[in-house]
Amino acid sequence: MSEEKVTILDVAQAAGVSAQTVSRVLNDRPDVSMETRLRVQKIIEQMGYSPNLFARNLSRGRSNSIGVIAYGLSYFGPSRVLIGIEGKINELNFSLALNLIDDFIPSQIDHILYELLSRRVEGIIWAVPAIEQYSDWLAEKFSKIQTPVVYINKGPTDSDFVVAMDNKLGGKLATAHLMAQGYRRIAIITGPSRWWETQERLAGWREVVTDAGYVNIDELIVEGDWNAPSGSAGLKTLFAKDPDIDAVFVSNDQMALGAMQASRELGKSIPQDLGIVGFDDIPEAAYFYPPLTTIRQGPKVIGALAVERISAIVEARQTGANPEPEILCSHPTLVVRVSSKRDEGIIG
Amino acid sequence: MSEEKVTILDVAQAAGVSAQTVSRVLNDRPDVSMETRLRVQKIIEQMGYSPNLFARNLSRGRSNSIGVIAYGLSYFGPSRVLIGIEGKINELNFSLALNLIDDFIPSQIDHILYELLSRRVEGIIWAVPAIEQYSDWLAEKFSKIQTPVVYINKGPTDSDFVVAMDNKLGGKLATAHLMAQGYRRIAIITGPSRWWETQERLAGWREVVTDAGYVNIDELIVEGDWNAPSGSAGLKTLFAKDPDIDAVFVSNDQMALGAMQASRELGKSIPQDLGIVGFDDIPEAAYFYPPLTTIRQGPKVIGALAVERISAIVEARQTGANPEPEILCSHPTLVVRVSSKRDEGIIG
DNA sequence: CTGTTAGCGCATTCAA
DNA sequence: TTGAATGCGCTAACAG
Repeated sequence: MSEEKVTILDVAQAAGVSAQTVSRVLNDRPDVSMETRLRVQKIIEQMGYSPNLFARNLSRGRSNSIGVIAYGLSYFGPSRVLIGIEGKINELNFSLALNLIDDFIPSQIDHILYELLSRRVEGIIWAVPAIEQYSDWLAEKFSKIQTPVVYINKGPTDSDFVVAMDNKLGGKLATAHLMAQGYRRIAIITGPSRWWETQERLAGWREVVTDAGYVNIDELIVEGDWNAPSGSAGLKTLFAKDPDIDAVFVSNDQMALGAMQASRELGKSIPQDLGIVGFDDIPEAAYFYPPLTTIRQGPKVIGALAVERISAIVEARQTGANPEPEILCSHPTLVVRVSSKRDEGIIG
Repeated sequence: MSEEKVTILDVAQAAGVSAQTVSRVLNDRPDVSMETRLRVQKIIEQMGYSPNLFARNLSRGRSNSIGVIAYGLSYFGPSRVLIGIEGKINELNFSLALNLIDDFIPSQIDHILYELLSRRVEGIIWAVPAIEQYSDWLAEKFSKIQTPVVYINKGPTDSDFVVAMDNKLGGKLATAHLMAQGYRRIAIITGPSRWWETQERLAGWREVVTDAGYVNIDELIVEGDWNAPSGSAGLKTLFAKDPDIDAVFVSNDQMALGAMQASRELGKSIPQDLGIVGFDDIPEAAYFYPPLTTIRQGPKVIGALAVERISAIVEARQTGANPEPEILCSHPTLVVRVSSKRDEGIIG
């Protein structure tokens, strides 16, 4: 516990210099003679010295770290976002204070925020799916602190920094594609209704089908929970409500997988009897049976962008500036595979 | 940048007490009168004070944090391990210093280790797939520091703490199951050969087929890279080498998905013409076509166990004890679905 | 129950 | 190019 407390002073004594000189070597300052520099470095090596970050941060008055509050690693999008965040944080030589939450429990959030503030993080990235119910509560919390906050995949407001994917566009792309393929009654299986992503993808779908003159839209909507079983159940529910459905936009690939299985059970061939488009383009989607048409987003890029944003804000503030809130938006693309190609379908 | 530097002293003055008393309140010490405690707490609230963790850690001589070096979040097992780690770290009120690596680049590892030591982490969890090539290098590194290290999913040695899943048993379960189903020529698609998991699963398979009197074993082995495309390619390679193959143990579910697609292209029905067993039991496996028989592991538990181990070691050392290295092993189970049930197969 | 004194290990002034 | 003093914010060890 206590035998390895080599401090900067120990090194200094061993090297026959002052602590400050060692400090200079440590921080690659120019004002040290090459000779002493080398000698000190050698001693550092020998003694296995490593600077105490707490002391350093305390003294410097900086933490050089960014706090991230994220929602699980189980889902595709969120986990890729995190990969992007981690990578960029590393690249910019920040360090990461990571907090994962499963649910929005205010007391838990409070606790995490307290921790983050204690660590003096220089920015906070909020990568939890927007739960409208709590957004005011959260905004209020954040308004009390001076630490900059960047939201990921949240509805735009004019007082926040947001990095988001254009989920509505994704919904439009998916639905319009199905329509272009000649499908006439296009339903949707959404994610949990409280997610912002869910609302946006639904809005995209709604716009396209409304423009096409659909009526009784509500019976074409069913809610899932992002997981395969709910996709399976969802498709069955849809057909029970409206047997004329001939296509479905499923709001993520896992649920699309479930829907595919259900469609098999219902004796519907994909893409002949039923067109399907998913969302996310998980690596497995190309190997589904049949290969799944889906919407590809760039969640990794979004994570990286969020970190860059924070970094820029921090820098700006150091020069006294106060950056204006802004929205960064990334655009999804359509990846066409078999599950939606009515004419070329290979499965009978 | 500087207007919100509320310190413990500011609070103390505002409350008309000494800094020490505020510190006591902060740390829930019993030796404060209820009256002053409440008063101080109120002031803390009002001033929006939060203790500086760097100062606290510096003073206490403890970091209360655990360093984790992990391999990506993209793969199922590793990401779940991480979930387990994070959860348990939180539960034990430690904080997490996370480092993700994509490759084993010694200089990068060096850098990370340096960081971790600077943060004075109380333990290190090494959750990177064992690359034998570097294991000596790494052992040498770790031998120089006094911080306890726990390895995840690494071959046992008698000088290390290891938490691992019994991958060999998994391989045996999968292969024996196929054999029991009446398949006669069981091949294997492995992961990258340098992974410890790969070697173990392969060893399990090898033991079972050898016991069954297989000859020319090598032509039944093909190496993949954990991803679906390599599973697809792998199956084709196998059949090119030996057309009599009637079953394959695929070392993870993603590759199994690829193999399923290839089998369709080859005109082989699953499970009649070809039995398949995967590994991992990812949530989607039950929705593959056909549903995939697979090996379920408990990666989350493994992560949690590793943290508990670290915590126990730290505690033990505080009392002067020096815990003996040990291996914790978790057992996988077989999950039988359609892809391996020759007699009851539903797909023609 | 409360206050005083003295560091924790480092970096930032200044001098020299 | 180097060293000496000083303080970062907090807690531990004593007093009282």
